Amino acid sequence: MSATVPDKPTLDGLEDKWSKRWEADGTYRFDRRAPREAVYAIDTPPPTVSGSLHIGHVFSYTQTDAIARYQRMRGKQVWYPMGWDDNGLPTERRVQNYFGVRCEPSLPYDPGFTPPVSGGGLPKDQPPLACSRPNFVELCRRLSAEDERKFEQLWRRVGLSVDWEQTYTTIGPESQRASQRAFLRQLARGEAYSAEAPTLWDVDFRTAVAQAELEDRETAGAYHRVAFQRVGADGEVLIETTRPELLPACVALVAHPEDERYQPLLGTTVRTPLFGVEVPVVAHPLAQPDKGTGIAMICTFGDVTDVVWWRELHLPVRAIIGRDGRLLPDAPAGMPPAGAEVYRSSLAGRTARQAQRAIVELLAASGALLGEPRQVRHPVKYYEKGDRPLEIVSSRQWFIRTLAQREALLARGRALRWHPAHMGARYADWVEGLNSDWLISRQRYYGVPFPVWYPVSQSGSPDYDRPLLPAEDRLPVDPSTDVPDGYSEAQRNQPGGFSADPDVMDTWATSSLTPQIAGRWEEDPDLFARVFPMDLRPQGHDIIRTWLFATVVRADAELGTLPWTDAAISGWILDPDRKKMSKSKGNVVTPVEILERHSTDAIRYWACSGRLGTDTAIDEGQMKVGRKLAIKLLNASKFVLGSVAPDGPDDPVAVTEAVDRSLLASLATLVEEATASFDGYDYARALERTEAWFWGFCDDYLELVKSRAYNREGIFPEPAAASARAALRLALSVLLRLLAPMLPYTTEEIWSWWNGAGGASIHRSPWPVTAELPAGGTLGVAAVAAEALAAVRRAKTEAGRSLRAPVTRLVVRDTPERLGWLQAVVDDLRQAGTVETVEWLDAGAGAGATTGFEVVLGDSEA
RNA sequence: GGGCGUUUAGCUCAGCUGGUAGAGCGCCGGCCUUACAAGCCGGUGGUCGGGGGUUCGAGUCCCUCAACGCCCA
Repeated sequence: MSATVPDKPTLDGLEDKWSKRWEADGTYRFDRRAPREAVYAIDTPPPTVSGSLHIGHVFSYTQTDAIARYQRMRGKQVWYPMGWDDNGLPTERRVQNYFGVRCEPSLPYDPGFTPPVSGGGLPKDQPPLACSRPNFVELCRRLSAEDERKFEQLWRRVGLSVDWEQTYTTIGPESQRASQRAFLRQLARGEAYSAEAPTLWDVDFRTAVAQAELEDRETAGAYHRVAFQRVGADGEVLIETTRPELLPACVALVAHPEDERYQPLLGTTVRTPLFGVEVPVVAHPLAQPDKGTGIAMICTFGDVTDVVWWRELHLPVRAIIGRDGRLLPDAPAGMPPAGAEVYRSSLAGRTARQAQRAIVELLAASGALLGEPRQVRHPVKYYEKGDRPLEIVSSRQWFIRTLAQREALLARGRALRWHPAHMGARYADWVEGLNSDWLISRQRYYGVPFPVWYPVSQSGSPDYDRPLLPAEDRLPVDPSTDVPDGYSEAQRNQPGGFSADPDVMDTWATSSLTPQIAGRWEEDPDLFARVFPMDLRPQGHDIIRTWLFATVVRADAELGTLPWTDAAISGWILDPDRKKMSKSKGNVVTPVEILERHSTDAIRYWACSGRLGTDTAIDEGQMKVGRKLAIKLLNASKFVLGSVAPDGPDDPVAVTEAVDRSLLASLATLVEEATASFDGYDYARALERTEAWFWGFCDDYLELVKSRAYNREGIFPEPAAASARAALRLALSVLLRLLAPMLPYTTEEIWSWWNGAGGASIHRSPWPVTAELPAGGTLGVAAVAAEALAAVRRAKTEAGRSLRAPVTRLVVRDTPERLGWLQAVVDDLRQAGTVETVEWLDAGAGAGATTGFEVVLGDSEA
């Protein structure tokens, strides 16, 4: 078939043209008839749709797409769905601002509810309008759906070869069903449980927070030195604390068992200042002798160490902090009346901060505070999205067991193939450091509800030990509107009736099931068997402890396997000053403008230059290089297909000239290298090698054989000309396919010149193999020819002459072998370098032989 | 405090199992060469973070120190 090449090839408009065409042709549709071994399944990260995608998303998703395209060309049916992660706090926050509302779960659903604003801008003096939970969820869905459309448009522009018929949302009915089913199964097996337990609590969001969502922040505080009176003995015990407001919650003092200073005190009791509560002095190895005075007070609960002490030393509970972060109205049980009065009059109802000021004054006045508080900066635990330090409150929460399977989870981590390998250490560190089971309940609204009700006793209290559970065929259920079997809606929250579990699941409790959700676990067993366990989990290294870990936990529990065989961990995007991009820094670069400025393939080139696990700075210079590469590819292809070799045959047998065979031999080496690199998830190496080969192809080989390929004056025998043309077409075909995963638009455009407008997509064409190329070429021929050509060009450039200036005499001094190679290509060389005569000097075969080129230029044009 | 990673030309980065330092960008100079002037050709440029060791030979292996980044306490 004769190629049709445009006069002026351009990158402009390729995105629109080809993304429409791919959609119309179903180029990336998954063929579910493929058996498992012919499937390559990707567990694509569902981006959080609240907010916007930034260039970092484009970066990492493009890398995954390059792998997907490679596998597709290798003949795999690529299972490449796209999900949207829309539940959770970020969406709730956004909806509150966007519509000017707040969720009030006690309100009934209002079918005609209209939010006060749409798009933000609620006047400052106007409070947000309260709405029911179902109304609130409706608004969340409305906004998420808009975001999903925008995201899909961007992904199509980026050229992700996603099967857009396979999308899911983490809040959709299918996800809810999978989530609830998985939860009920784990509950039945005893792997999920609810418990009243000390829980890290964000007082602003009013929700429990999991270990994985914590972060330490350096925070200003002060050590207060406080004296406790001994009971039954004279003297006092000095402790230091950064949280004196927790004094009424004190349950013991603790010292290290081997700390000789305090051994005499162990087993005795002391009395708390101000409140007069008698507490024991106990020993525990977690007490730090070198911190403060070496003896600390244990409270309910100042930090996670307090929880450990409370549990291991069997101490009582004296809770004083409520879920709103304020001190409870009543003093803890067991406090003497005088102490309780101090509590009620000075502390009850205050925030932790206010209470601290009050108590410091009282302590100072009583003489129990010694010296001035000592200012320090110390790490304090925060919710990663929160603004105030976490409190620890006791509450009923749902957990999934992880501690009991620690060894099994570590083994799963070792079995997973990590790219790069060292990322496996992050996972192992995390699993080894786990100190609590996975807390999955959140006291929020927009999420998957727990499919649980509780019977309500005649006295009106829920019986948490006998939950009412729906049959699996009822899923998904919303217990706040659905009714358990055997009950009627009228019995909701009534004595003798039932009440709904009020919580929703943590985002990760759903996202940890993305392989199951996308693969239609238990909904479509045939499909599931073809795609699960999946091949690849691509994701960032910051969410190894959350998403990756949680996904491993769920697949291990339910399916007894790893959810995928390989994990590709991408690096982060840094701004040009190598700072991590974040919205708060205001250095986020939006992808659309940058895509428009440089073209999609240019951005993809940049993204594919970044190796897995390596942080990469935004580098528009690199994008310009990508753009140049794409344009060069268009032009070189125009030369081959438009000027010298518009017609086949593309037959290796026609390649008879030594230099042509030499070129294709080097191309065969490249094919092997690129294939091996891709198989090792090193798309960046494949790109780098292919690009380098391509520039050499253009600069040297193309220039060298140009005259012979044209053969306008007929000075070459026709078979020699045909050899060049066949070699050019073969090389171009292989090269385009090697670059197709990274530059899908440019390569598809050129492929269409070749194969006609109705031809097959390059993205469904077979990945190149060396068998397509003639065997037995000698690598040295093209290499030595390139050297000779470079010598000629150098001489002309140094003389300031045109590259068309004639060379009257070229003297080649080299080894017999290299002389032989060069003689095989001398006709091409003479044409390309405008060389009149060539002289050959044998430099001998020894290593010390003096070799080189002497170039004599003719006179300047007279 | 523990772990992981990074440190190579002005900048961004390659250098796989040890064998005489590479690319692109930048910079300087030159060239209308019938694929490409948004191009082409050529040149400039590095005691491979410091120190020590193994080896005939170390950017590459080992030890140690330092800086930076991330993760976990």
